[in-house]
Amino acid sequence: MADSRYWLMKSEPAEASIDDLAAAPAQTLPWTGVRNYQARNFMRDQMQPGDGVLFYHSSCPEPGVAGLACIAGSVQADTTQWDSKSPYHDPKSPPDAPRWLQIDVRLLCKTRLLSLAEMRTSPALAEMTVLRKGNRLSITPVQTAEWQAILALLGVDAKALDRNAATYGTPKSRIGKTRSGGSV
DNA sequence: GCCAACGTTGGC
DNA sequence: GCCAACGTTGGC
Repeated sequence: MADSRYWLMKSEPAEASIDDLAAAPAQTLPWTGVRNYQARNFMRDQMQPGDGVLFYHSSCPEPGVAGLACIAGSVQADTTQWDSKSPYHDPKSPPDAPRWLQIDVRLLCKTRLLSLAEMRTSPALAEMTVLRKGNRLSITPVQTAEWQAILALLGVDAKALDRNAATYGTPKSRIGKTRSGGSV
């Protein structure tokens, strides 16, 4: 199966909300604090600059998709793992072989909140990984059709968004290459 | 606050 | 390598 070009990334808004992303320099934040190997491996092995991101608010009164973003850089060592003051401090992570990774995420647009409850009512989203019972992964792949269905629910123009994503963070080597699922 | 689901740890 | 105990996630 081809790697996903779309992702859902969970963030607790009390820690990093869509508004925090909008207020950040270049509307970009390093995605730190991932401490799950499966989620880390998605970053390490599959994520590429320009990939679409559903910015999801979790562990809050209104969980759901709060905005759209894109991967805006390449993966690197998560700086919080060696920070003894960080809640994500991992003293067992060897400095010469970092256990945990981070990647830059840039805002594309804030949207209305597409609530988890509304997502569950959409037949097009019935198979979404994040909706599966017991799912706890903070990063999950999103199918192209699911991405498109969510943009439709949010009333976001996919073509305009794609141009925006291509403007930022897409290395020259990828420009002109066919992305999985083609142009949306 | 409850609890289901799942990942990690550590004894053996 | 098994697996019970424990910790965490995250919706409700």
